Amino acid sequence: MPETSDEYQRRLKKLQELKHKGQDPFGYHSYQRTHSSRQLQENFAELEGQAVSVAGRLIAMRGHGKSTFADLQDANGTIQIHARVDVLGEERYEDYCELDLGDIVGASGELFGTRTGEVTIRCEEFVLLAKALRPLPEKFHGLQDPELRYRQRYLDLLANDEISQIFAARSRIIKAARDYLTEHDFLEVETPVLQPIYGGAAARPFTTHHNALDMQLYMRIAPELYLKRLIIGGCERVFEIGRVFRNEGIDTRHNPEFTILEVYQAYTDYEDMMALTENLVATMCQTVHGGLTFTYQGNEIDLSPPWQRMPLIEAINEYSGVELTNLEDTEVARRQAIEAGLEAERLSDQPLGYIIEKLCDRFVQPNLIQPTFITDYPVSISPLAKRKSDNPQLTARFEPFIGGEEVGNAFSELNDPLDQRQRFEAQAAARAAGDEEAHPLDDDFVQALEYGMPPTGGLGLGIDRLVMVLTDQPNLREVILFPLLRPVDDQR
RNA sequence: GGGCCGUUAGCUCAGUUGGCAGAGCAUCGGACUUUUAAUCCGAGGGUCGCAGGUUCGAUUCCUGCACGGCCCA
Repeated sequence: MPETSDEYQRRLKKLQELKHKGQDPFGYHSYQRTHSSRQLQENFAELEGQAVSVAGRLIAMRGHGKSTFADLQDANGTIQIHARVDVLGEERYEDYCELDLGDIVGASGELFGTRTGEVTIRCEEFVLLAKALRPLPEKFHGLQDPELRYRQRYLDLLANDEISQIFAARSRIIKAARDYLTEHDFLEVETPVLQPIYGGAAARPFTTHHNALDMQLYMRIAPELYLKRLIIGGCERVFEIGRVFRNEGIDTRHNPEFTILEVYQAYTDYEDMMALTENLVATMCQTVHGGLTFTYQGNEIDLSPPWQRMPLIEAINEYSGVELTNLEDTEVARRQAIEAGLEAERLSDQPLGYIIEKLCDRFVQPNLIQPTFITDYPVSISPLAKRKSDNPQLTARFEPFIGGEEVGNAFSELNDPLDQRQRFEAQAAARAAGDEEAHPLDDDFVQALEYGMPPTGGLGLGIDRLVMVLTDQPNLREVILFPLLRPVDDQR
């Protein structure tokens, strides 16, 4: 709404008149509340007849001449306020009637129940704690426009009750994971977000610059390489929950910054990480659903362990019919993928690993509704994972899928510094061939490995994706408070 | 990157086969001392996303652009 609108100007005038009268609503620094609206609603039997005070946003007014009902909204609910001219007096009652929807108000008085049973405060005193100059979205339909919901999330939270429930669930899910890990003797750590060399995932980074050191820095795409340095340092069990940044497209499953949980445990392998994944996700689910079953986009999902396991090559064979027997013959794989239905032009000049990932994305992933570990990814697309002892072309790696969504990545960590260097060199070659997501060589990390890293299992979980699945949201933006959108000028 | 769809009052949405722009809520004025999507009477509020084109006339048709949504890649 433009500031020239009648409504804005009318409210601005009210504010100025209040200031003239020495009642600047923005002059208050605090307000003493005795109860929240929820406490009043839940404990009415004990509190009836007591003097109470509340504060919140005025979201509805129903005037009846010499008395007025209003609804005040605070963090966890609403409470009705009843103002009467014979209680407040003529002057204060008129002031009360001048309040606008959206104003932040403190009110106090005796708690009573109306004849319809509504818990209500008889308004004996009230104070305007902040003036709302702009009107709120309509109360009945809420705020529907997805663009406005994301751009002005505060209005979404005010107008749509269920939104705050999603973010409360998100908070509980993260707390559940953190509690589980700390109770199992994992050390929570924080590693650099600004990194001179990025790594730990196949992604393009955001680049920035440090002025004093006059050096290029990258926003991390993963904390992995630092957490493994801590394993080398003897920490044995570490985890980090933090934001990572990937300079790629935005869609229903991707936001340029998202929250990752990474866990590393010395003397374990990827099978131990499967068990840890089952336990962690079960704990998260318990805190939201009170059990291990829930619905995601119409599908009943059961997280009871053990989850199904399926080697990637077998899964591709089962769901696409493509039989990848020779993991070195890219041409055969490309021809088979095209026959299976992948677009030929997308696969030309692409390495085998890319073709395998596309086959999985297209044919396998949509079928993985019940929790499933896809295992044994090729070495070429797993530069930080340990080779399988029985097949050096494959790695001891898995990705967990739930509800058709990829929610993580884990493996037995590669701890052979000589092999790691070769893998980095293969990545450098891929980069030279045009793969912008290939890992840069991290000499410092290889040097760390040369001091000896115990065999270690590592796990990364995408928190946003998990929250999306566990709260039955169809879109990642529904579980990120402020998703990235293009800025827009005020023309609209 | 491609396809489809959307953008009309503060919000939620109608609508115009091209001819003065509509509703509900919100707002303003009036009535009303137990309402709760309060009710009743009356009123105001619009660059119809932006820019071009076609036309006597465009919010409507065409083109481009912006932002967003869904699907595909």
